[in-house]
Amino acid sequence: MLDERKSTILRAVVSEYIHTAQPVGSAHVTRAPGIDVSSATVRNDMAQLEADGYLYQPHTSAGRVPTDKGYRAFVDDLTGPRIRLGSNEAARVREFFDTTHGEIEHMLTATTHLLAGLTHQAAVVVGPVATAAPVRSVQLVELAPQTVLFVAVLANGSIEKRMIELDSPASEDVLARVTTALATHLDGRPLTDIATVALTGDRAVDPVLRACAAAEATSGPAESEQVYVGGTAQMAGSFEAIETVREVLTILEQQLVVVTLLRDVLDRGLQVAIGTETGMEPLADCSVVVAPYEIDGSPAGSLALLGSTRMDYPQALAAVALVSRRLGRRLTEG
Amino acid sequence: MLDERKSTILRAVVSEYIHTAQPVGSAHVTRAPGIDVSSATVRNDMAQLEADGYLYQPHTSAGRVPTDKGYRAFVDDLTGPRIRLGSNEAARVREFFDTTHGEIEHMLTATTHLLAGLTHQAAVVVGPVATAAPVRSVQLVELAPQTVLFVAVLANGSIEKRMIELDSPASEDVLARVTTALATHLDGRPLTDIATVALTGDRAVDPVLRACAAAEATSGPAESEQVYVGGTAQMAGSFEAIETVREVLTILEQQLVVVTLLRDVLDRGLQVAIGTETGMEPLADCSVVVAPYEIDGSPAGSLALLGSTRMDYPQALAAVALVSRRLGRRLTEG
DNA sequence: TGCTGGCACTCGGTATCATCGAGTGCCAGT
DNA sequence: ACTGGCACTCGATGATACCGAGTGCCAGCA
Repeated sequence: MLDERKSTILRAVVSEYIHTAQPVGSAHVTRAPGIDVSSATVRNDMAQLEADGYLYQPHTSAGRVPTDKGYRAFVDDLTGPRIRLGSNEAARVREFFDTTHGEIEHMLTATTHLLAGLTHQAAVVVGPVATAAPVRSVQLVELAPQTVLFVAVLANGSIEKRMIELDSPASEDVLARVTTALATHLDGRPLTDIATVALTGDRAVDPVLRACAAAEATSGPAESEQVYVGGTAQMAGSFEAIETVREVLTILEQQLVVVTLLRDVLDRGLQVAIGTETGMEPLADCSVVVAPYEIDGSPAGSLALLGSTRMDYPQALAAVALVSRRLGRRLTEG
Repeated sequence: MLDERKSTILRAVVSEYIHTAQPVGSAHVTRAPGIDVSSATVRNDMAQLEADGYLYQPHTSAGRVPTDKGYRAFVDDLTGPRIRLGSNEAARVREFFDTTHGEIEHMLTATTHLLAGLTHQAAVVVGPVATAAPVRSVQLVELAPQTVLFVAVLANGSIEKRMIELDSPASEDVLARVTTALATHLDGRPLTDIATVALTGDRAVDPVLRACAAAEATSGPAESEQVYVGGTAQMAGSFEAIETVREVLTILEQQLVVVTLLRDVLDRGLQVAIGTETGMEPLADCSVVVAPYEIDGSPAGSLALLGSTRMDYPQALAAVALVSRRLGRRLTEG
């Protein structure tokens, strides 16, 4: 469908447009490396590319701008020689992971800032699913007569808690026994195993056990998959219309929507969703670049960039790939 | 300094400008209630107000716009008859606190959205200081040979954790003894009391105890005073220049800066900081409306609005006051 | 056949200019 | 002390012209 030269031209148009934000004319394209034909020839090809839906012309007397389809072809073309991050950026990433310690939440927040700083886009990190990490410690704490807090410390240092409302007050003794039952059952195993906890046959203990399991079961993804967002300011800088910024901010404030979006993109087997490919109308001018990360070899979470469709895809892909790998490694070490 | 009529005129200009975002001319002012003089008279007074620094004229042939000083006078004038929130809004607040349950973090996040929705400004909630709530339960969990997580469950259902790096490995037995020591010392008392924990004289236990106390002492305000931000989208909608939006977002992403800003405003005894009064150059076009909230009668945290200087101060003040009162009450109940 | 140079054409952006009108300051009069 | 009246200012709006980047097309060349 796209012969060699047309795809070179498309590539040139996209790169140029990404850097200048101006419609690209045929004369500019001839200056690009790898193009040894006249502007007239380029014009003919560009007309063809427009007819095929890769480019479009804002006005008759203007240059061309890539369509979503054009960006898509550009991105798909990138797969060959895996692009590397500039050495400055790579060093920044390395230094980040060498120097950042402390609690996981801080680290993930800091990671969004790292990504945003590298790419000048908004960055999202979805925290590791609670279910992935083995439980290290379990505890029930009574906050009020019929309110109990179920606290589980996971091996990765994160904490899961569930507020539990009981039908009737539970004595301290009962809570202690429930705690023991849960601890022995869950220790070293994922939190989701709580569903299979064995009942004791004790009339006071069992309802509490069931309530704990129920609380875990009903806890939405929002509970476990904490979403960290950073770099909204950089994002704002890359749009012209304030209206667009508003819409994107609206999305980014809805954690559930963000998680769903990322999962959806990954489920479709994509690393990048461009414009309408995101499936969200307000994101028509946005692209998402996403990468999952793994802990101990199994999928744990994901991180993503959200920015203008006119973003530097090679750099964004490289940044996301590198950071996801390093983050996974880092979280595996613990 | 401001006679009766001048201050009425100032009030009219500010209200009008808040709602129209257009410079206000003398003719418009005459239409305001309480003004029974001709436009010429108003003009004279407005010239005087401008000379005194309350108003300013973008161009010779334009109406007047309030200066920071003008807004300040307007706001200070508001104190008399405490403004009430519209009954719709009040109902919304009531419904919110009646229906929102669950974990404190969710509640505080939701509160930012409530405030933002009411006022169309960005909202900030600074979580209750950890030190305020009594400790309910304490635990040390070993994550790695020399890494221990110190977990404290507070009476309000929040959890404080500190990552502790030990100089040498600690046995399970030692950790258990440290836990017991901490638990007996801290139970029912604020976390800060950890500073006064008694040493046991045990050579294995004491270093760990000291490490815990040190971790608590060195934990910055960032650790305890969690900052929740919401409504950035609404904020973006109330500015013209994307540059301003960017600057505000930059501020809002720096939790420490936000906390400092709010504390600073409160320390100066203000409810509102207008434009340059914020003391932050990028916020020259912004105002902050802040209110502390109390739990059990003692100051626990604060909430604030951050938006254009051209905001609806009466409404903002009323919203912040009402929500802070309800939030405090709600958190007191637990 | 495929590429190129040339050319007429399009049309958004910018500059110039005139006009309009909201708003002002000032002053003489009540 | 206030008001009506008036000359004046100047940003906003709209018309007009012009420029130039960029296009499509075509005839000619390898």
